[in-house]
Amino acid sequence: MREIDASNALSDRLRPVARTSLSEEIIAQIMDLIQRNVLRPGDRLPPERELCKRFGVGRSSLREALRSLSAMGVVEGRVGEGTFVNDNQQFVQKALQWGMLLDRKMVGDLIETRLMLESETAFWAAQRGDKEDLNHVDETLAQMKGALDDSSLFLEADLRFHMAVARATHNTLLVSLLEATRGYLQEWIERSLAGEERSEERARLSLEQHVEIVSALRRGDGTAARAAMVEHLLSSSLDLRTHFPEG
Amino acid sequence: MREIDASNALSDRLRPVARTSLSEEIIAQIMDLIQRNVLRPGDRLPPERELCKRFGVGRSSLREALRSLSAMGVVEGRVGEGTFVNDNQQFVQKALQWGMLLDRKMVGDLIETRLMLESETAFWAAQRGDKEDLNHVDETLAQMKGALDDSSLFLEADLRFHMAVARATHNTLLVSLLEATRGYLQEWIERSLAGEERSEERARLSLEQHVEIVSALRRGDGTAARAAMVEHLLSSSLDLRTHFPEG
DNA sequence: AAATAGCTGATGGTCAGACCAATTGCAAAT
DNA sequence: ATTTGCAATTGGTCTGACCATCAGCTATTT
Repeated sequence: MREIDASNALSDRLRPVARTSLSEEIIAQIMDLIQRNVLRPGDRLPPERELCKRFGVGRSSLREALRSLSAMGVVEGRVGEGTFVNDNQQFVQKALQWGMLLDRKMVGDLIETRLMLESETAFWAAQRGDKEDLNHVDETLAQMKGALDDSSLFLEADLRFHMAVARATHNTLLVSLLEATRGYLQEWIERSLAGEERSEERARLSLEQHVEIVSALRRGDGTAARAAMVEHLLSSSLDLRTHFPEG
Repeated sequence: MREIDASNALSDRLRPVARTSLSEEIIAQIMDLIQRNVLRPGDRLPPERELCKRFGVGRSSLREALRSLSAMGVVEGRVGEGTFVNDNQQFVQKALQWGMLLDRKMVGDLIETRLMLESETAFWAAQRGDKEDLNHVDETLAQMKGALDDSSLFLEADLRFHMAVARATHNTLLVSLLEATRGYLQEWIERSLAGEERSEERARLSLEQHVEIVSALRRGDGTAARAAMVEHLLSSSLDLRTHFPEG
């Protein structure tokens, strides 16, 4: 009898057959529907019991699929109402959120990675941002100016500023990554800076730096925008490190 | 009778009660165990039927939790064997994988984002990489040299090179992100370059560029490393774009 | 007429028990 | 010593049931 062993060339072509579970199949199908815009954000899925018939599976398998999608933030189930497709696709967010929970050291890595991403973000925003994008950035700048005396509000506007810049790159992945990182850091930043003296002074300095960034963006000067962003991030992270000596 | 309406100060303190499902509770608990290193990668969880008793829940709830963790890549169930904690924490990978499935445009964004990340990666690898890290990089370089005539093998070694550089930064988040992006692009790159003429010539050029990067890393010259990496990535992505005109 | 209370059906969340298929480990047979 | 075959374990799936919640309708009260 002809044997098939490791030395046989055939064995290299013998890949393990794809043994995908029912739930994974269902996940893929629903994902596909969302991708092709058949299911749009806010839409309600058919009731579970009906989906069971349509997919030809038991309720367990279907629910395991829906639960997975729910854990990833794709859909959301509401008792008595139904299951709905979420508006914001927050995969990356969710993933980082869980990952962060797993690995505390990641906070340091996060700050560092954000610096990398945001500096280049500024560059591309200057290159690609259109008038509307820049107007949005300006709006957030105005919000910051109006919140100089409220550090919490100021930080929120600050966050919106950076997000507006990210959106100006027209790179959705970048936006997701920054939302994830900054969103996670936000709470921690707020706590670190609470009850801080000279908060208004610091806000004023921060505002100046943001103005500098916007100016570079308006000129379409990517290099200057990047430099201004780096300076801003370094200065503010330095501010944070004084509260978090282990960095 | 005293009413409670919107104008009552009390109403501000009435927050919606947290209604977390059983599976989410279980997910959080297992995540916590992994985070605290009680459950280590490769470990086998107790059988489902036993976990049910321990958690005091039905099997549905438990399985929905495990399925979610499985979809996120935290654990992996094998019929007849058990459920195991995955070695590599591939949250980001999985997330991007799903996200990519949702948004085809993301491929372009991915290439762009990778450029941002990898250029800075080279910089930090030069700054922080120790001797051992650089030796690993050298190993992959040798593998590339030995695979000049096999484009598939060459690409694999190429991937390992970039990962080794990433690990030299000692930033785990960065490693995850690059693994996710590059891993996803790999298959597509391979397809694009298959049956290409002058593949050996291109490999030789690519190798030169990699040598340049290593040289800068060895000198600890972050700026030069970044520059070399950018040149390499731009040149190779240009190569790709000829196969993918819509970029 | 308007506001309120109560009912009903639909729906997601959970449970219990059953069966299937894959895997492992051991014992029997060769 | 190797192979074969059986039994137990385990994840995967199905079914039917019950609960809590919510939306919408109806009947009651004001």
